[in-house]
Amino acid sequence: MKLATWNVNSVKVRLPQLLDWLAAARPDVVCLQELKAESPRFPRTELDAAGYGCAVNGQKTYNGVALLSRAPLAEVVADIPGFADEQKRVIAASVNGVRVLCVYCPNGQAVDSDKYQYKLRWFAALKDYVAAELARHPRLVVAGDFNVAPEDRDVHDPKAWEGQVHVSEPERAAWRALLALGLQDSFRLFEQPEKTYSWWDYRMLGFRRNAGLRIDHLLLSQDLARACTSSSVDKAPRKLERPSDHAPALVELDQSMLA
DNA sequence: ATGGCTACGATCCGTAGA
Repeated sequence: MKLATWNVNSVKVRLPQLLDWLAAARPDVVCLQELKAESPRFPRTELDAAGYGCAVNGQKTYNGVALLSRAPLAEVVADIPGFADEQKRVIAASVNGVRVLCVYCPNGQAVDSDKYQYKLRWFAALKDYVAAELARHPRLVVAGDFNVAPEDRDVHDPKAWEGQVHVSEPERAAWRALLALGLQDSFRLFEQPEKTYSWWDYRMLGFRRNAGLRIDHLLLSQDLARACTSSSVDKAPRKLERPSDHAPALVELDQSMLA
């Protein structure tokens, strides 16, 4: 079972690249973020033709998340239950006995901003939600754009980023609190190339200089971590004309080890 | 030099992303 997460930065603009990438990578489940489209505008027909069913939590202009799956999506839940929020950042569903939470965590803008306070409140609500989901579903994936670079090795220039949004200590503490519930950062289960990132600034030749951050993650419950055989970032879509600023991240799970 | 792109929805600039 191959699971992926990709912040596409407009599903409308990126649809041709998304379809090409699905055909090339052939993931079983995909978490999408930053659709920037309302649910009725989501390209269900094209994705259905590509062999994917969809669960969509869309929003005009900003945010918006979706789950794609080759197998049926069951028990679809949008948003964080009990957390009042206008912003469409979460959708969850079950696929073949695996619970998948697709998340688009807030950016936070700047550490002295209201949006940063919202980011920390949002992470606290996510933690409670994940704790409840983990109690119900021992096979749990939490995947998406977390907007947190967990460690300095996930940052191209830690000195330049020190104390900034995405790497500040309260954000990293929120990240660690999530993991402390019993989740593993799948990427760190394996030897990885140094300076692997998942996002590069459109400006300043960010991608060409590999001036990036690793902020897109797939977190696995213990049961799933035991069955995980690989975790990687696919930089190929970031090299295309008119790319998303994020690259897809992926994991592979060995079905036989999930028995 | 705190900018530099990109997407969006509104106009011909502002907001947001990270």
